[in-house]
Amino acid sequence: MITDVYSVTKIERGTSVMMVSTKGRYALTVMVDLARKSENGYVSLSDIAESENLSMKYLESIIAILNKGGMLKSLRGKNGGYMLARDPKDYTINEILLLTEGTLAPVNCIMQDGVQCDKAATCSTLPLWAGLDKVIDNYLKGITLEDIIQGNRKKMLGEYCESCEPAE
Amino acid sequence: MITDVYSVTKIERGTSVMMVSTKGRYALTVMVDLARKSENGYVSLSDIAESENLSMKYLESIIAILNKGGMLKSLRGKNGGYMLARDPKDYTINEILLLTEGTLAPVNCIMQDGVQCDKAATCSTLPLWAGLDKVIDNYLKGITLEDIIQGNRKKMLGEYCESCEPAE
DNA sequence: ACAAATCCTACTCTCTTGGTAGGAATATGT
DNA sequence: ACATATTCCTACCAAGAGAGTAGGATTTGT
Repeated sequence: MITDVYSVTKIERGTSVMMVSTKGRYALTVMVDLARKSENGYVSLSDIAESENLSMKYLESIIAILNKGGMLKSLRGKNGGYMLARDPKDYTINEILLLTEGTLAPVNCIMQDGVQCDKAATCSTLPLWAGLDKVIDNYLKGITLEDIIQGNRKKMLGEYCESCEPAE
Repeated sequence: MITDVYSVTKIERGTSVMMVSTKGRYALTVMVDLARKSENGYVSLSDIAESENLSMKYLESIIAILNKGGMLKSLRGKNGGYMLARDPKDYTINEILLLTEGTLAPVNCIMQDGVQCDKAATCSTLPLWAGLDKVIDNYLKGITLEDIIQGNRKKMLGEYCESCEPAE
């Protein structure tokens, strides 16, 4: 009488695969906003929150990540704020999301630094996940902040862009 | 003195973007297992759980989804079990994951049935998410269950497949 | 009848997400 | 010097989903 023989001991935790949460999405929004405004000097948190209509306090925690990750320059005190550390074209979307999300792998059997699973050698679905991961990675590495502020739909939507003239 | 003026009322819930959780991953594993064994007739849950070393009870809930979604045929009682309803080549990975995960969109501002966000018209990051969604969708629709059981690395890994002979 | 299966409903537990609160440190204009 | 505007930092909290369990009812083959 086998009932719970197959019970699994190690419980996989929820961090299975969050791909892009509000954190990453807001982070990107912030970066875009800063890319547009950085020329005029430092931009304050309240300014960004107002433009994007997001909670200041929550945004603060997200900007902190970006800032610590070296994506921004900051200045305290009156007239202080944040600005991009580099040129918009030198940020890939991949690195922005990677910083805020931790990982973008579609499943937790794929880590940034390769594969981490003891069944990897015999796992027949692994190539699928690896392939998916590559496809995502590749796409996000190919788009920069500049592409977004320029509204480069062709690059972002590719063949799916209906407003773009057809490629030859 | 503005402090919480920018507070956001509607709180976005965690369902932001789960991409592929254990549910979807196990579901795929089950489908692969069945694809391999279905020729011999119905395969029992305990058989699958044993082969794949997963909890029977949890697997049960996942198979229920697959079954209700019309992906499987089932037979109760002794010698009963499950088998694929169709030929392995007639299942795309996309539909399997869609059934179990609900959505595969990388962000919750993209829904299956198009876009659902009031800021969509002015949102500069939307094309990015839409493009990412398309890329993922496209990839997963291009792979079938058969590809997995055949170990078609070339199709799954594409240019990233190191063991494949280089494409001309 | 009995055993081996699927089916069904409900429950639990833990972690992450999505925030909030309050204050300390710092820079600027007057 | 001082008030003010800003970043920085450390906690804290509520809700919900993910991951899995429990227990039984029903069905079928022998």
